[in-house]
Amino acid sequence: MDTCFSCNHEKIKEKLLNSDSFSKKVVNASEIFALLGDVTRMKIMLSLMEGELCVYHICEVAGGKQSAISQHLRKLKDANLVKFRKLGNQVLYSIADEHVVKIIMQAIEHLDCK
Amino acid sequence: MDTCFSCNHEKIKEKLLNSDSFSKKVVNASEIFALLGDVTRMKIMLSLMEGELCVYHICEVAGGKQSAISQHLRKLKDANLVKFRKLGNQVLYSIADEHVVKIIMQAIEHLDCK
DNA sequence: AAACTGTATTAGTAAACGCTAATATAGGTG
DNA sequence: CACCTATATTAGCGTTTACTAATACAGTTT
Repeated sequence: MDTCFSCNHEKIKEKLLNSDSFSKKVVNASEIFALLGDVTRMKIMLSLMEGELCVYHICEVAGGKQSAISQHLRKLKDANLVKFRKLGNQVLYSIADEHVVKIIMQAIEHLDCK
Repeated sequence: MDTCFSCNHEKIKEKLLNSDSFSKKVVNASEIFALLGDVTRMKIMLSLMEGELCVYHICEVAGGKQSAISQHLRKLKDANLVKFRKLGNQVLYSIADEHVVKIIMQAIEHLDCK
């Protein structure tokens, strides 16, 4: 019912639904969260937050077959969370977005407090 | 190969793999990120960040059938991201974890900068 | 050039996920 | 008590997701 006086929904609806940027923000944010919502990708990000790593060692730290890791890296790269440089045979990955580092740090810190 | 001198993997492996709390942190953090990685749940959280809402109005703001919203709310509740109080017929939901608010705010803010 | 190493891509598969529709539960009201 | 409203739960379904195995590609070495 719209005759609910228990919550101030009118104000909230107005603020959120009439906001141009609302949907975009939601979609963008949840895309990043979805990427970080996978344990393996989270391990990859935390590994790279310690420094640049080649694929082989990302596999070791994150645990997983090379193929799977490569697919995760591609998703992270497509979302610009990660960048790479080629060095001869190998590909060195590193963090591309310091924003995401902050988000991850915030999550880790807060989970510590619990 | 383990003979890769291009990345300082030894230090990183030691730090991450020998850390007791590493796996737990990763799992906990990615569980929360996975919850926020769904657009509908993200909308629910952002709605509740504006104030307490009953299910009916959460449906309006987040968009979606009541059944679907209810299922999302249960997941958020199970993860202690959200709490509720019953008021007669209806159930009023609100944010249970201010940590998550900070994480979400950080994401939203940083996406703004781009 | 041939063989090898490191990484990326592809196809296939099983599991997880989010949705819908139907039903159940609980409180409110006549 | 019967009915209505608000929310929760369940079963079924289609889609998405992450994995494995196989293969392709690129650079290196002999």
